[in-house]
Amino acid sequence: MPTMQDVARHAGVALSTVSYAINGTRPISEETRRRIFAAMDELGYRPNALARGLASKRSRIIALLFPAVKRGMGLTELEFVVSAADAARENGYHLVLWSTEIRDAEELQQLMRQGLVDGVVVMEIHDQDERIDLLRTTDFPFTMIGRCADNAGLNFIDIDFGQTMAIVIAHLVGLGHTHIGFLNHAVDEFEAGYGPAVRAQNRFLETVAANGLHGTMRYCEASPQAGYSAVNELRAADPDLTAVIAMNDRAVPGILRAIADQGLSIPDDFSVVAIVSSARFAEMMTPTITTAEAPAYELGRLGTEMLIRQLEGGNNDISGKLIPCKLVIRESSGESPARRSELSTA
Amino acid sequence: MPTMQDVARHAGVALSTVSYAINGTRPISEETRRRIFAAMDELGYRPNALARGLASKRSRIIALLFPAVKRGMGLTELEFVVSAADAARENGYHLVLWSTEIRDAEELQQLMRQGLVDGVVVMEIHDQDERIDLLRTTDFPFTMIGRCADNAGLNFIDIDFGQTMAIVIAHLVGLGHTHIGFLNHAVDEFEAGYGPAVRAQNRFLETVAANGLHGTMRYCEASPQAGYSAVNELRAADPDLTAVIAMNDRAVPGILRAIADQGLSIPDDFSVVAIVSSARFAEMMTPTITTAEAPAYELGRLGTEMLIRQLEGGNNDISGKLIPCKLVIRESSGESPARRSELSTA
DNA sequence: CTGTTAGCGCTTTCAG
DNA sequence: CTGAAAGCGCTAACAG
Repeated sequence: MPTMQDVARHAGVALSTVSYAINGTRPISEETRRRIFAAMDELGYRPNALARGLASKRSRIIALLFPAVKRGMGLTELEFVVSAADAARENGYHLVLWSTEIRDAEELQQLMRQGLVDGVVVMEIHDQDERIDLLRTTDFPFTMIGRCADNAGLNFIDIDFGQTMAIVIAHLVGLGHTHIGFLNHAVDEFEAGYGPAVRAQNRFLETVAANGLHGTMRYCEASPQAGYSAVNELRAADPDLTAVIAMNDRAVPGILRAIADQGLSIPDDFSVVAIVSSARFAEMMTPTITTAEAPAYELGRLGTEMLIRQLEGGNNDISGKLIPCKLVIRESSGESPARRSELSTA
Repeated sequence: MPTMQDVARHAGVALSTVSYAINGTRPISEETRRRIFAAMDELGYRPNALARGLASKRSRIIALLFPAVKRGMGLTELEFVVSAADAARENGYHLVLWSTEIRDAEELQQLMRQGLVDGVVVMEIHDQDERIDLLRTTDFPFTMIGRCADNAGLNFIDIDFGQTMAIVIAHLVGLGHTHIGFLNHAVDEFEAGYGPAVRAQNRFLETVAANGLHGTMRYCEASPQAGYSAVNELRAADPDLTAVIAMNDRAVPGILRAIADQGLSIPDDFSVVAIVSSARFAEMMTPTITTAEAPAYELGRLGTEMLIRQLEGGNNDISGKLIPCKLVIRESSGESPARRSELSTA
């Protein structure tokens, strides 16, 4: 492996001149510049990342805190990772994957002290999150995909769960549904202050009340079996239910099955909408599912770019950005039975 | 951030002694050792990864080459990543995600020259793979999840596609099926020498011939639509077809739909088995799918551990390990119609 | 516009 | 068993 010294000799200049040429840290005459770059690719030279990082105190490496959640990783999470990695690389950064127990601030402490990474992108934030508290007090650069209860002075990007819920309810109301169910994440997620569970629920209850609708809610584990029984409970609690909103993809197959087992058909008798979902998932189901799709790609990318911008110093304005999911209407949502019979009688 | 020098002063020893104590590179008296470690955690000291890497020429960072394949990432790929990251961390390594165009040896070249990573784990290998050729000639440490045409002297771990295919066919034959279809990956994947496509196909054709079965094969893009039309083509080509083996999860929903649209029911009239699939996926379908499940967790973990072992020098024996998928029988496979009518006449 | 040089924090000979 | 000191390859003052 050639070193900067080799390049310098080859180009007949001082080592530091090569450094300046590479980093553009100070003006270099066109002529020298040319010679240096010629020497560089003649030797196949690439600056040594470790040495550069050590000397400059900036490794150009960031970490994605990738928690091993019980809920399980899905396609959406995969997209976070991929888009974060892409964004990092496009900006000349490396992305290390740091998988941890979600509440483990200790692990994070280690990572920070190693001096390996310039900053971290944190996923799966809880309302009260030790990791964030730690980062905050340590003054270590970070951005969040998600947010806590108090985000003052923090950079984050998140799904606008409220807006998403509002859009979905509006869609259903537009179809004539007035008795709507909501299957939230599991109860322990909710109690642990997991943001999506908390915020979607609040907005569901608010919106339902504001519109004089009949809303029923249940918590639901991330499995088809749980979805199956939860939707049955929902229907038992409100026999007039004609639509359900599901927060977790993994419960959806169970929901569909339960509905079918009752001899009902989708969407004629019953509508199903999945929120914070993905097209890939939606199109796997029969019928295909109307979904509010998570802007996973944007979240991963923006979270990463936000961090990098912060590291590069320039832009230091704190910002919290919320992006709603995009509603994509497919086969699983349709007019309510009441509306349909009105029309046919008319 | 305290440095090693700080620790040394604090413990009243020389800097180098601290280094030796940490790395266990040479014997240290119990007493000094104790003082050093006391000083370390009093100061909250963690060795600087960059400095250590620069001095020792071993960064303890490895990269996972994570290609942006057209076929799209799925749950199986996600599991590779997660299990690789876990394995790396458990062994004191960092894992950087390096997403590249699959055939781009140039990108890889850059990565290697940067001196950031000690080795790489390569995924999505093709029979002829530039990246592998490059790594090979450069003598850069690597392991493969997958394999090429010629793996002499290479460390790899892969799915045993042949064995997997054999197991699945045996399952179907055991159920009385004699006309079996196979939906492979897309034709361009096959032509590009994508291992799974090549090996599964070979074994399918062999096994079918060896057992006097009627086998029909089609290539199929990774989408429900493609699955829908491909299975119809398959049935057109062999009207007696009673079972199909699918290589790509994403086509499966289309297959189910096509079968249903023909008024056939699964598994009574037709059996479907997905290979190199996952439980998560299988349980999302209705009916749940009989699958040969990819040992994704093991592959990611073993690929990583193999690399680390190689880096640590000790174990230098080359090994190629093949793991078959595990057959999990669910609702989508059952006795062939012929067998069923035999039984009922009997 | 270019050169010299002192570190960055650690590993690892080389000497005791 | 312990120290001293020479780098690892680069950045960034400090001097022209």
